[in-house]
Amino acid sequence: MTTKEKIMDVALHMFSERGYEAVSIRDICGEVGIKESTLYYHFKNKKDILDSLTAKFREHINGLLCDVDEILDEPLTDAEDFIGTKMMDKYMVESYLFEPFCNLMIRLMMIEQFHNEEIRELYEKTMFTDPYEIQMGIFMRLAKLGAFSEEDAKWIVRDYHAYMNMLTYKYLLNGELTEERKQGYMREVHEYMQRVMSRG
Amino acid sequence: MTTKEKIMDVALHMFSERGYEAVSIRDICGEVGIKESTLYYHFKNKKDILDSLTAKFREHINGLLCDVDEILDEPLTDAEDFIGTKMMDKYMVESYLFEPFCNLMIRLMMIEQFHNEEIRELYEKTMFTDPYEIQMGIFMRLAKLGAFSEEDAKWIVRDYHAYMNMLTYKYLLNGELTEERKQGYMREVHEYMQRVMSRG
Amino acid sequence: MTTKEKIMDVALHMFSERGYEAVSIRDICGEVGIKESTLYYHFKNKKDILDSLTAKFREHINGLLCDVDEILDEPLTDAEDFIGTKMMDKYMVESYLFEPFCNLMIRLMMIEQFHNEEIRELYEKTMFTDPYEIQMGIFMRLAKLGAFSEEDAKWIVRDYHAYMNMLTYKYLLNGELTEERKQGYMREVHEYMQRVMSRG
Amino acid sequence: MTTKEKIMDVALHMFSERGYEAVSIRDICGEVGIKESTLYYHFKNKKDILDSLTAKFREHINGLLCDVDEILDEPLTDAEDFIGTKMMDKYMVESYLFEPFCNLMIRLMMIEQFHNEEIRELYEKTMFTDPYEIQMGIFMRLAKLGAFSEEDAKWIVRDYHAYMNMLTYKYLLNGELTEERKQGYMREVHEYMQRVMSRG
DNA sequence: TATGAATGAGGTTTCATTCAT
DNA sequence: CATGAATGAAACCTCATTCAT
Repeated sequence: MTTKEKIMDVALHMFSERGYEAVSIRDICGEVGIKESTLYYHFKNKKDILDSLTAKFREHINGLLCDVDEILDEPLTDAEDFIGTKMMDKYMVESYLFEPFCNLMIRLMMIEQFHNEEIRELYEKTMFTDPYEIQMGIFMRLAKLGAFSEEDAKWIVRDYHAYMNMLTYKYLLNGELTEERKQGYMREVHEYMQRVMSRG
Repeated sequence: MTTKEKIMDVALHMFSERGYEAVSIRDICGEVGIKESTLYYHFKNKKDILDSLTAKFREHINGLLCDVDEILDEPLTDAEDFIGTKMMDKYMVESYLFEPFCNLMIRLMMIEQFHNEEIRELYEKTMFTDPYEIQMGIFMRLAKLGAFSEEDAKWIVRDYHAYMNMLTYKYLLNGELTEERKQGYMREVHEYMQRVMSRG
Repeated sequence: MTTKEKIMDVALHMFSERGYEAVSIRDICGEVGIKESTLYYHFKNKKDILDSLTAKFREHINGLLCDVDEILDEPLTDAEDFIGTKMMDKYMVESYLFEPFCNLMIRLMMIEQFHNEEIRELYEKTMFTDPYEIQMGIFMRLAKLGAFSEEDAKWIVRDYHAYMNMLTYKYLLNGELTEERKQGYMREVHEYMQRVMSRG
Repeated sequence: MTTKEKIMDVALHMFSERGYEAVSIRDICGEVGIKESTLYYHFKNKKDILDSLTAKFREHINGLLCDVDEILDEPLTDAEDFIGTKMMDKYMVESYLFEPFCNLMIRLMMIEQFHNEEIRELYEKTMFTDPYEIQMGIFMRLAKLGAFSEEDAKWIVRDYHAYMNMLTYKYLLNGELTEERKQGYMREVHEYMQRVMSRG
């Protein structure tokens, strides 16, 4: 890991725990093992660290969204439910909520949304708007296969979305992200899905 | 309004917008129209302002909880749904989520939960634990009247709880709390209730 | 005790322990049980408390000096040593070093001599110049009775003076002034006197 | 002189005149010619300046004590009095009481002993305990050569010690340390030594 | 007598940042 | 790449004091 990467890594860990303001350049440099002046060789200023992190996050997210869009454009099959599960597990969970960098970024955004308009927007996009759209895409495909009416799908998505947020907050954005908590999250997610599917 | 009250009022508004750390004693005093040293006549230190606010909030909350407990202990009637609606509207909404002081305190706690353990606890209690218990109490009464099974009630409460949080966050904890947004919130709440009731 | 006296009493105790600067008006008033503004009814300002204490001390000292001067003017008798001992015990010890008010004032002066020119002078006068003169008076009387030459007397006084200071500092100006420490002081003083008298 | 040394130098001069509390960071920086924030690059906080001074003083003292111990372990000679005089002049006087850094440190300790327990201990050690032991070592050597009984030596040391303290305080710890005052001190010290020796 | 409320001056400290080396 | 040294701005807080009531 280069010094620049080390700085970003340390900063992300600290920002996501204490918030941007509460972390000082001193804190970061102390942990990285460099002098404060050295940091300014790698970054223009404190804000630049945050910007670099969000830029990296945006790239990561964009990659995921491309993949997801491709899949959602595939023709319908009978194994549609498989696609939905795969999507959720692979993209929403494995590569996003569970993925270390993204998980910390979400925590960081959750804290900083109140201090920073740009971050608030990114947070709303990546935690509400985008997931909502994707989930809507999936449930619409299921509706087209006759699992439920398209009208019902809208409500199902809203309920689903609200419930997922609750679980995410409960299991994934507090304390350390252990295997145990990940499994707890997965269990509750699947439990919910079964309820939804059996209800339709 | 006494000077002390004015300080608390201004501080609450600022804290709930920018967060505790980001607001300086200077900021508060500038807005109140006093010198910084004067503030220290009324409060021991900056933390003391926050503590006074949370103390006042706790008192307010305790008053509400007492009222609610009394109502939940009343004998069952056929107009039970009325009680549930009354509770929600009067205590959860009118005297809590819509009530200016509480609304700002919730925003403040939402921000500060990440920087302050005591506030995190208060936030979890007043936004999750307490409401969950109250809602459970109401739905259990409805279950006893035959609206649905007690087993179903548990899931209904969880769904309900998750959905309410989403609505609360969407309408009541962002930007200014206008009449328009309040009405939007109420509309969606009642819409949801109808869905739930018709589903059972 | 009037409020004014209480203030002086509390201030003296605090000043003599922590020094004038280190004691705040708040500290004093907190201990006395009045508000800061009340203190300014009794004293012009902080300095005025100190001045009142030194004024009171000066009066006390002047009373003692008058008594001592009278005795030193009495005609010589054969029981001269008795006079010396009486003087020392009664005036220097009982009414001065051991006397609670004076003892605290000495401690106060010992600390404040470095911050306050007026106090430095008072300290030098009451702890060095005056005692030296009195002791010289006594030893001269003894010399006149033939105990030792007047030339020797001068050295004896200087040695005596230096030794007494050491004992005073060791026993009377540190920690609490207990009966035990007073007795320790007296023992060493008399031990020294015997040595001096037997040497001559 | 580096900036850090300059700070320590200025701080020592000010502390030894006015006392630690009465000197502000602003005062020091003003005299050194730097901004307050610069001082915090070199020292953790105000206390850290004091600690650095005492640390430096301790080192200096330890060096002296080692030298003195070595000399006191040398075999007795007939020119013993020479050793005693040399010791006193070289170590106690030249390298300690007259030495500019130590002289100021002693003044500083004399003032701060009343506000700071650690300094009180250091003061007692370096102005009472240590000198007393050294003087005892010297006089015991003289006693072994037959100058006086070992029993007498004890009293002689005590008298000597008390007298030296008086002279030190009178000549060396007040006002500026001029050549004149140093000579006055030396004169009185030697005068006293002659008296002691002639008496034995 | 006593108090509540206010204030100006000043204290220590932290912070992000700059710049020559 | 990295550092040592410096800095301006701003933070929180304490203190002695004043004055109307």
